[in-house]
Amino acid sequence: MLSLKKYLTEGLLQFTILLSLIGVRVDVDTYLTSQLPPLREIILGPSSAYTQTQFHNLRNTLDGYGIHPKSIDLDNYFTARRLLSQVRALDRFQVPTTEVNAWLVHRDPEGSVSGSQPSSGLALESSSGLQDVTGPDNGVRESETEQGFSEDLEDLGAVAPPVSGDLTKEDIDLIDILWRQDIDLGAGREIFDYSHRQKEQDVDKELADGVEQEDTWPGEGAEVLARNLLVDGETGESFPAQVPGGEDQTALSLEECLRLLEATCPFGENAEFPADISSLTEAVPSESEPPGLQNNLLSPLLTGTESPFDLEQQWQDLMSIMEMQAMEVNTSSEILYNAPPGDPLSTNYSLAPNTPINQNVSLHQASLGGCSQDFSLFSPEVESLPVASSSTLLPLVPSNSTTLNSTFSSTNLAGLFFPPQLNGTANDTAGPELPDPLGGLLDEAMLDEISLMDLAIEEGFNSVQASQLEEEFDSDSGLSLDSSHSPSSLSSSEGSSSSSSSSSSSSSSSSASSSASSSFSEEGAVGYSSDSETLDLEEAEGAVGYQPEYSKFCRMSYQDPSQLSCLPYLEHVGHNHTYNMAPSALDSADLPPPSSLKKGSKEKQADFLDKQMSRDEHRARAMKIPFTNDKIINLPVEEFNELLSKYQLSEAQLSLIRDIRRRGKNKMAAQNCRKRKLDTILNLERDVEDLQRDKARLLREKGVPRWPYGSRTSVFIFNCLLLLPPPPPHLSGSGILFRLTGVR
DNA sequence: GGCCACTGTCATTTA
DNA sequence: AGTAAATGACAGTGG
Repeated sequence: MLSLKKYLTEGLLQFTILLSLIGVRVDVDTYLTSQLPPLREIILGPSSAYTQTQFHNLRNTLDGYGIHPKSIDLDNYFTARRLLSQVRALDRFQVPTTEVNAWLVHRDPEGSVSGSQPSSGLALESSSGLQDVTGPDNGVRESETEQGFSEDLEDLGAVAPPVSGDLTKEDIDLIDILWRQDIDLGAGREIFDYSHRQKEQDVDKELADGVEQEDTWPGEGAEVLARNLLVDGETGESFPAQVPGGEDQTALSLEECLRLLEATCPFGENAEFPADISSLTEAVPSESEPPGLQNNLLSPLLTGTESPFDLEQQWQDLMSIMEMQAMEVNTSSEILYNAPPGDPLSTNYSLAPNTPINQNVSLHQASLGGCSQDFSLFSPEVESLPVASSSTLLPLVPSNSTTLNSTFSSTNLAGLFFPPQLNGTANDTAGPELPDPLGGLLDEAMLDEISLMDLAIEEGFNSVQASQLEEEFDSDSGLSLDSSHSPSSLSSSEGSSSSSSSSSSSSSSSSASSSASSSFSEEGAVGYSSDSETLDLEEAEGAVGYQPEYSKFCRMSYQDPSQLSCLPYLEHVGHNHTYNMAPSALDSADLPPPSSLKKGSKEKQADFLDKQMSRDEHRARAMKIPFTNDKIINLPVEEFNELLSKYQLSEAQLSLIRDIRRRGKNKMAAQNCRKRKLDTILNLERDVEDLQRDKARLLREKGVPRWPYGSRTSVFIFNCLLLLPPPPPHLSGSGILFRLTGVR
């Protein structure tokens, strides 16, 4: 069980340190609203904020779920308070060396980490401990903090080894342990995976229900979590009642989140983020905001008019947006790489398709690479710059952080927020093989569902290319049934003289080997190649060789193989639609009988082909019909009658021939009918998708206001969103799109 | 043996 | 009226 003390100690302490280092003044009280998730909840754990904004986070990284009020360790708590007092001393820059080294690696080249925000500073203090944050009386110290911090940082070149000050060895050890936990554990997914942690613990039976609920989706609404919030008697702090997470993991999670915040909050001189976070919320357009009730940080991501309680509906809408085919998703994901550079959002948050989840995002690395340099990308200058030109602003590994390089592994939070093209050139050809920086935030299913193509299409994606891709994928389906695409639809192929050799190589070779089909192919036959005639089936007196299925599916596979040739990934696709003809039969039809073939094998082959014949063919052969079923079926009426007149046929033969003709035509008609049905279904499906796309576009245009703030603020809020729990399973997959939609 | 997809066939309607 | 096409329904077949 987590102890509240440790929770507060490790979580709030680090966050406080973080903010103090950043120079951001945080007036937490302003966020303690009843409706909106307060900042402290973001810091401390779940509340209504979590449920209202249902984003994927770092697997409940910031879960206060691990805290149980009955498990408070008072000793640790007092230790926490003592440490907090040390936090207050941070503005005097007395921070343990290890901490500062880890957090302050990169600085904004323009030296705008915090010095340009004179009003920004950390006000996270409380006489009682942690929860009370007073605002006005901290201004002096804030300025001191930020100035000294900024200057020192600049002098130190992004590494600011502070003086350990008067911290006791125990404190230093504690802090060091915290860091080592992060580092040693590698911030692996299991650390942040709530379910994983849950397995490692003996959860109270009484809490089991709540735990399970949270496991699926931590709270469906504000009320759900509100019920789970308890108030600490001493501090008055609200905290979750459930304690599913281990204390170490919670500490790490908080630490990760705090570092994430830190990494995204350089707040340079041009940073749009208000110095006082409360001012941010005030600046956020909120039409329905009642007096005294402030929006939370996340509210700007929502529509200005919608309350956070409409999030469920928003998720539903988003899900409707995302019900796209995987094909489209792939296309869209690819498109995003080509997003116009003018859109920092789509540029920065574009996703590589098919990227596996990377939950193992080490925020140490974020601190290293993503602190200020990386996030200078989001400075206003960079926003206006093309993506390619921003590459120089993204040195992922600071040159003077070798000591940290040894600690931090390959993945970098900078990469988390910056697609590959941002780290180098604006690679328009960035394909799925590129590492997905944001993939770590996404489920694969999410990637499948995200209809980012909507954005891309609206922003200049070539619709022709899209349609082309669609067609290509369609062709791969083996049944490209859209008759409009078919150059040789059955109706037209009726008059086609060479339809029997239309598509597949096997069919062409087969028809070439067919001497019978050539005779009436000029007469409008649809290509019933009588393979049997080339296979020494003289005993079948002409009424054999009817291979309707073969020719039929050859015609149905109207796709031009050359179309596939332009798609390397489809080259291997062999379109053999002669599936109702045994491959061996095709082979036997294509290849001349081997000389070594004996009489027995020949008879075998004849028997096999005999089995391949249709019933009408058998009947025709039995009735000794002097011409093939192909002719019977496909000849025009006049020619058919003329043909009948040439022979002296019995009444039974004539009846059979007419039946064969009728059935044969009906069979083709049935095939056409089914094909049309399928076409209709596919077209309807496509229409539905189009409508969904339109709906998504309209929703974006209507419901999501343009983000009025700068990219740095967006990044900050974006990262705050990362701290939120994932959406419920039935809404899984919409988180990142929502971010993309909201944070522009 | 049941299920399912595919196919052929029949009956009927429509052009 | 004859023909072809379309289509629903049913049955056979094979996986």
